[in-house]
Amino acid sequence: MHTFSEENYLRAIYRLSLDAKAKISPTSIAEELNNNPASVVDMLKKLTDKKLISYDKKKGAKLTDKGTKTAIEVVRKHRLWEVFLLEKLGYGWEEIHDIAEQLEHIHNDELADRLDKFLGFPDYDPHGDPIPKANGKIATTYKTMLLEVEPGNSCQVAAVKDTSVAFLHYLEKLGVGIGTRIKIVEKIAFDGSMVIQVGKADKINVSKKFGESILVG
Amino acid sequence: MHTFSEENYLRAIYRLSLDAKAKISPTSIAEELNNNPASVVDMLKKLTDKKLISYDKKKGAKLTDKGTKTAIEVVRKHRLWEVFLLEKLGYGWEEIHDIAEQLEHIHNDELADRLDKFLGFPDYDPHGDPIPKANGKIATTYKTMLLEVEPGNSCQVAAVKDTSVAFLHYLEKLGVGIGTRIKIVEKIAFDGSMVIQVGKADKINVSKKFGESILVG
DNA sequence: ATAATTTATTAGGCATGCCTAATTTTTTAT
DNA sequence: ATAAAAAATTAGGCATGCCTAATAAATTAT
Ligand SMILES: [Mn+2]
Ligand SMILES: [Mn+2]
Ligand SMILES: [Mn+2]
Ligand SMILES: [Mn+2]
Repeated sequence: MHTFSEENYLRAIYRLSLDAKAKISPTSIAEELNNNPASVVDMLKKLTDKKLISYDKKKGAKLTDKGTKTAIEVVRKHRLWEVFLLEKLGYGWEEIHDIAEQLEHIHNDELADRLDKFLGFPDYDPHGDPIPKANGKIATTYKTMLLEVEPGNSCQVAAVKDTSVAFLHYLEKLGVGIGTRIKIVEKIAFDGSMVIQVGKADKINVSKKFGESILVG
Repeated sequence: MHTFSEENYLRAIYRLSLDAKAKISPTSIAEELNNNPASVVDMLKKLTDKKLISYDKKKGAKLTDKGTKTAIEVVRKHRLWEVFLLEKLGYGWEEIHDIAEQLEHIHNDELADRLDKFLGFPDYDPHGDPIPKANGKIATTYKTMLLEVEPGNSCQVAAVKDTSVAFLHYLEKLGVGIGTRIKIVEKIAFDGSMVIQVGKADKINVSKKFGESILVG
């Protein structure tokens, strides 16, 4: 079995690999895990020895098939537990991520599948991210950033790219959740911020960072 | 927050403290945790520094109030998760202990209480052990060992003192679970074994160890 | 009381996973 | 092309938690 730390690295590398193009460097992994590039280099050696990744200074880190399988299993458990925490235990969507970071490391062969069944085979987690299926397949979701929607158009929130408490609390305050309709009123060229309208509420200005953190479908 | 290892030591010391009389020595803790007395001595120092226990070669290890509180919280989570795994996820009663050993270390202030509520405030876990309440109170259960019941009498299984897969599988095979009625037919003085009858099944002989591992009410 | 045995403790070590500080390599700017 | 900056790596260290082997202390048996 893999350690918590190894699983966290695999998940980090997996997440980074979704952003495509960008090479997965020690620095980028360190940023993702809030640790030090020197520590990352240590761990990349271990993961390479265990054939969970390949690493090449030029090409960066890449999950092997074995590594991908493990990473997806961890993500699957993470997202299923998030559904459990929200739907069954009644936690708020800003609280669940931290607890799921712990629960994703519980090891038992049948656990993910039993949990999946118990929850009614949910397709998405509470942040709008697709839950990998038992066979490892993940619904490929082609989503656009809120930032890319043209003024005058409306859209519906499909997922959040940031699961920090600060961001989710802010969304809560604005009345924004998965499925919420948002109308883009205007874009401010100066700083990339945008004026939006959530449902029938007053128009508000949100930052570029905000626009990049919401995916719409 | 405490580490997994610290919590495991506290739980071990707590368990040993229930057997009363016996002094809690490094050797007994090492046995409980399947590790080495030398390792235990190391950890007893750490736990003493953190004021979770007191340790004295003469008197052995003793949980402080703070240590007791933590130990009981861990036990509470352990037993609640066992109920969850059995009742909600459909695991067998021999599978749940190992998974609960992992789940008991998930940290979140509200977790135990939310889980408790979700499960309908169960009083006992699937092995018949009382689940500590939110205030730390534990139903004191005065139970007798099956071994102590006199021939001719019947009794009802209240709890199992051993949660090993081997024992629980054996019980499964004999059709014995919590609540099962057992009639004591005869006691064999030679080796302390006993002849019992489970429900209307054939009479069988079970060992002294068996008789010591079942509590009846 | 003395010897044998068991228990507790110390000493030294190892693996994991992190760190800082130095050094080397690579990239970017001038 | 050279200098400056950034990124990667190495070296050395530290905390945790475990181990074995050696030693000291306490029990038990003779
Ligand atoms: Mn999450
Ligand atoms: Mn999520
Ligand atoms: Mn248990
Ligand atoms: Mn139990």
